[in-house]
Amino acid sequence: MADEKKLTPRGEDFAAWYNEVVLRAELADYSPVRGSMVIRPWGYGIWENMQRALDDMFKATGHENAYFPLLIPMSFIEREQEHVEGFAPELAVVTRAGGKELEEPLVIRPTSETIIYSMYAKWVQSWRDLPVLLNQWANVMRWEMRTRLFLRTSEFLWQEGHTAHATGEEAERETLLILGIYRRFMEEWMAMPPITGLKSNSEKFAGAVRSYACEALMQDNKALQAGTSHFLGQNFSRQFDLKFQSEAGQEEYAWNTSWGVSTRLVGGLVMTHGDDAGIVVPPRLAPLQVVIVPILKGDDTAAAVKAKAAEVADRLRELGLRARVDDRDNVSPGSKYYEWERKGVPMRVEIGPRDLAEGKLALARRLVPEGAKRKEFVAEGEAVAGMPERLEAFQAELLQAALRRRDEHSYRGVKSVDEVKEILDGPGGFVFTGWNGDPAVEQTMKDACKATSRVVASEEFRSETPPERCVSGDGPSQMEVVWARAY
RNA sequence: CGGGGCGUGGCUCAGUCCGGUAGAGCGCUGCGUUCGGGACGCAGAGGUCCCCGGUUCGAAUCCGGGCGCCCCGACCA
Repeated sequence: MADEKKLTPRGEDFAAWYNEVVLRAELADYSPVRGSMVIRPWGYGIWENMQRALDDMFKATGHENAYFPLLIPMSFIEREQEHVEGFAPELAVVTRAGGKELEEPLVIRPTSETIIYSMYAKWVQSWRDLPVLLNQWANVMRWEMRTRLFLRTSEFLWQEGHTAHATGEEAERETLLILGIYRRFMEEWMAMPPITGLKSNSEKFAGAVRSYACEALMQDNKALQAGTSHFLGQNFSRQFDLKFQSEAGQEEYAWNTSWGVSTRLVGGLVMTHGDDAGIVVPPRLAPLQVVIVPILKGDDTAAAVKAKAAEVADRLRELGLRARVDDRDNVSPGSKYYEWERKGVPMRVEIGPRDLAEGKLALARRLVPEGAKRKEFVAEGEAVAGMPERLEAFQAELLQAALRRRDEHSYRGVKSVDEVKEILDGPGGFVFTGWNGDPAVEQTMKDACKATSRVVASEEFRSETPPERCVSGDGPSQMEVVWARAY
């Protein structure tokens, strides 16, 4: 960095920008163990707000929280063939404890299907015990070769929902219900509009029958898998003997789903809204929505300014907002502006002697609309009373901007691998094409374009005119698939 | 695992080629003056120069070995 105070601009080096902004906005820091990270209060505060919103949505749809243990017997993981093959390279295993070699190695959970369905097998006897709708907030570990803060770390935080149902249809409905919840959360809370769809066989969860995903487009026009919801069929039920007696008296295997989002979402948030000044946190997720900076002159106005700042903060809190006065006296106001902008606080209020005299407050939004002034001077009463609406308007604008960017970088009616390559080597984005369903086409795309199939688009994301031919030129299209370079 | 780079104060780094009192900027502490977009003055704290061994009167610097981290590639539910 030529200037230590400035971040590397996004356009110059997006990856460098991302790392700097995560560190300098104090979202996270590297830990002594390679590939793991410390989530600092500002980053954790964002995660807590995400958790609260998602948890409310899960509860509203009948789910309950529980907690299953960190350590899983190795033999459990090995029970489901595809599952073990998918996870084997990433497992961290405890072989020694209490000063002795363990008789059976214990896996630090990379995900909890095996332990959870083994327990469900104990708890479920009858169709009357179904459905089981549980979620857990937990940490998981997947040993990664190359890591990036929030986006890919060996240990991360997430929620994993695991349900058991009497019928496949019901389980499939659950899978899609959760996919919808994820999508709604990403739009309404994160202002990060994903496209949704079905994962190809090569991209699906190891052990699932079908995986659905939310894929969001980052500002560098790479895709981020932001949430997944899996229809597991009876794969795990069969391996863990999760059976129930049906209404008709038949013994049947239960049908399962599992679904999760992780702290990766924080990384997605950064790459969706951040700019060269720092991150931008949508108001609904911001740990601090309004920061108040008093401008203190070395005269007799100082006390009055401080009192007004405290009063405004109180009144904003009475409106249910998260507001705070930054009353540090060893940092100049300008320095505070930069700091809170870097951290993405949606709204800043400045109060100085001049404002006090005029009965006004200076409002500075984290991002200002095209052509608008950086600061707005508003009568105090109106500024306070109108703050919730201003924040909601900001939230809505962030979503609109992200939607616009996503749609501007969605390329439809693309007919050849060469064309896909041209787009991805150029502007980048989501490329919609026809596909015959052959995995060989995915390999071709990977070799030629460094792109993977992100999803087979859900109905509402499909093009008005369905593609006729597969992008490979080989046969008619069976489905419309979205390609992108991905995180 | 292959290729490249780097380990010096909290951070970013200079010094290493050519051995001779360990430095700068930022940050930090105290006091004072400041405060409407990254303040200033004065005083101060802070270092096993990644580790082990060797050469030398003397090693951050030279030699040997080891460890760690970062980047690129491969891999990636």
